[in-house]
Parts: sequence; structure tokens; C-alpha cells
Amino acid sequence: MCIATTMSKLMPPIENKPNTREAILDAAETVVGRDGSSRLTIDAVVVESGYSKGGVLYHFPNKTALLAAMVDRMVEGITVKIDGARSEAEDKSAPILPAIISAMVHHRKPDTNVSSALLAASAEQPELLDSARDYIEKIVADAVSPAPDPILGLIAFLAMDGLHFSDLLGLHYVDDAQREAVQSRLIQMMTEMYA
Amino acid sequence: MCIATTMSKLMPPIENKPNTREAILDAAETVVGRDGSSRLTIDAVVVESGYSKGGVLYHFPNKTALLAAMVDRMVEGITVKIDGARSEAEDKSAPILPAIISAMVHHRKPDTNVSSALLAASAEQPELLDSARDYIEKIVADAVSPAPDPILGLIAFLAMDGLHFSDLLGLHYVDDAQREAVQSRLIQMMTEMYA
DNA sequence: GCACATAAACCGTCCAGACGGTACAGTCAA
DNA sequence: TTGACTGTACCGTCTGGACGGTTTATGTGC
Repeated sequence: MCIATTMSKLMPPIENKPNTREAILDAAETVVGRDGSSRLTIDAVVVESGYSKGGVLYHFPNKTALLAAMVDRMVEGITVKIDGARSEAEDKSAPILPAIISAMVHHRKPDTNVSSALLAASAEQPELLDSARDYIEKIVADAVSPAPDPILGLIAFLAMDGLHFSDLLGLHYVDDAQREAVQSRLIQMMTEMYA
Repeated sequence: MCIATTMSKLMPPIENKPNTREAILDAAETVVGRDGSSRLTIDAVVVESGYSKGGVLYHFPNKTALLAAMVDRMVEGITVKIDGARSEAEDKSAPILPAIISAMVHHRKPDTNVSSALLAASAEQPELLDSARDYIEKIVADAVSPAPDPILGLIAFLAMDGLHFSDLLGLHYVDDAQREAVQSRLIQMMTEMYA
């Protein structure tokens, strides 16, 4: 009983209904990736998600809230992976940068593009990207700057961003084999940097 | 002959009325850069450019034509610079890749962002990016693939793209000094690749 | 164990405003 | 005369979002 109430109080405050919100955000990403950010309308999300308009607006009271949630989810997702990689590397006294780049590599989702959120937010309300920018700045400050060769670290980050954005805009001028090679080469470069 | 064709290609052939079209395209880029691609409406371009709606629609019969022209102008601008750099390098039997990267560095415009066109097109009609993608593929095939270390060349391209896109989305997590350092480092890397 | 209260989750419609685009009459310099 | 515009009025469609209604889950008093 006590456990039950504790559980029910601890578990669901962040997400009572875990799936609906996520499903709506997934639908929004799908729309952006497929149709372009200007086609990200509430109605499009309604159709894509299968919920009703009222239902979507229940979870996200307005479009700005939806966009903000998209950005937040993206930032949180990457944060978790990168922080995990970083602390794991620190535990093993291993170099941080290869671990982070590797985490960025494996963060890529197959279907919906992770960074659709960036595109959507920049289209409608560029201010929403402030949190993302702050986050990236923090990573650069924490991981790149203290590295033996900060500029090379920055180049690796930028190259990863280049890959993400070419995905994002659908300009896939890098095929899978090249991508693979670029990624392992970047990890190798980061590893050698500490040697 | 060669000079004449070059001149006629650079100066007047496509545009009888040089300034208005360019001014309208500039205004469109400004709107995208400042307000986001979803605010790129014909009326916004009208206000920003100072022309009338009839005037804007006189030059670009519909919004798609405007977007296509934005993409075309961007591609043509970079093409001119890169092709110039490449042929200059070839004349001097110098390596191509450092010249191209250097040209990309200096292509950056101070105020309006060059790649706003990409953002605007991807928002509204991702198909419009086909020509840009074809162009990039061609560069990669012509310049990067034959290089001594194609993957490193690709990394340099991707890093430059990363810089452009961070500009584009207004996530300036790279300050001017870092940018400067990254660029000269990339050129250095490309130069050493041929040694 | 049952009636009831309450809120969360979700549905479907309606509307004002924004948008792309049309139409057209007029201006003005070359 | 013509090309390059201006200015205004207008139309159909799309969009955000307000709103009121309905179902479902949870708990509470008895």
C-alpha cells in the first residue's frame, strides 16, 4: 500500500501517460522529415499520430509548446548518451573525446531524424534553439577545450554536425560506406590525440 | 574568346535587370535569417525589399519560383568560387583540395547567411534541394574522391558544412577565433595530405 | 463492494486571421 | 511603346487554437 502510493507518486509525475506524448513527438518528427518544416502543422501531427486535435492540444497547449518539447527531447536524448559516455570514460581513465564522438555516432536513429527538431524550431521560433545552443557550448567547453588539441576536437564535432545536417536536409551526399569510414576515422583521430 | 564567354557568364546574360531580382532574393534571405523559414512569406519579402507585391510577383511568378531562385543563386555563387579556385590550382599544378576549402572559407557573407536558401527550400519544398545535392555530389566525386586521403577530404568538407549550418541555425557555438583556427587547420590538413 | 466525485485524457467543430495568388488599373522612365 | 514596376481589392484555402463535450482511470466515503 505504502509502496504502491509511493510508487504511483514517484513514477508518474513526469509522465503519467508515457506513450502518447512521445508518439505525438514522433509524429511531429516524421512530418518534418518527410514533408519539410513548414508542413509541421498541428493538423498534420493529428493525422500522423492518429490522435484528435483536441488530444494533441491537451498534451501541448499550443504549437510553441510542441516545438519546445521536440527540442527538449532531442537535447535530453543526446545529453544522456554523451554524459553516459563521458562518465564511463572517466571511470576507466580513458580519453573523453573518442567516447563522446562514438556516442554521437550511435545516437543516430534509423527512421525519423533526430535533428528534425532543430529544423522545425529554427523555422518557427529560433529562440527555442537557445537551450540547444547552451548545451552545445557546454559540451565544447567541458570536453573539447581541455583536450590536447582543441581545434582538432572541434573539427570532429563539426564534421559530425555536418553529417547530421546533411541527413537533416536530405542531401545525402555521403553514402553509408563513406559515413562509416568518416566516423571510425574521427574516433581514431580523437584517440590518437591523447597518445 | 575564353575571356569573353567568362565575362558574359559573369555579367549580364541571365538578368537584364540585375538589381531588383537580387535585391528581392537578398530580402528573402534576410527574412529567413532573422525570422525563420516559416516567416518567409511573399508579403514579408515585399516589406523587407520595399517593393510592392505586384513587383515581387512580377519577377517571381509564385513562391516556388522564388525558392528555386534562392537555391540556384546559392549554388551558382559557390560554383563560381570553387571552380575558379580549382582551375587556378590546376594551372599552378597545386593541390586542389586546399584551394577548394579555402574558397569555401572565403565564400561566407557577413550579414545574410548564404545557406538560408537551403533552409527555406527544405522547409517548403525539399525537392528543390535536388540541384544542390547533385552539385555537392559532383564536387565530392571530382575533388575529394581522387585525393590521396578521400576520407580526410570528406571530413574537411563536413566540418565546413558544420560551420555553415551552425551559422544557419544561429547556434554560434564556435566563436570567431575558433572558426579562424578551424579553417586554417583544415587548409593545413588538406595541404599536408598531398605531401 | 458500491455509489459517487473528480480529474485526466481525449474528441470534433468552429472561427478569425494569415497566406498564396489573381486581377487589373495606373505610373514612369527609356 | 514597352518593360518595370505600384497599389488596391479580392478570393479560396489553410492554420492555430478556443471551446464544449465525452470517455476512462482513480480514488473516497460509506
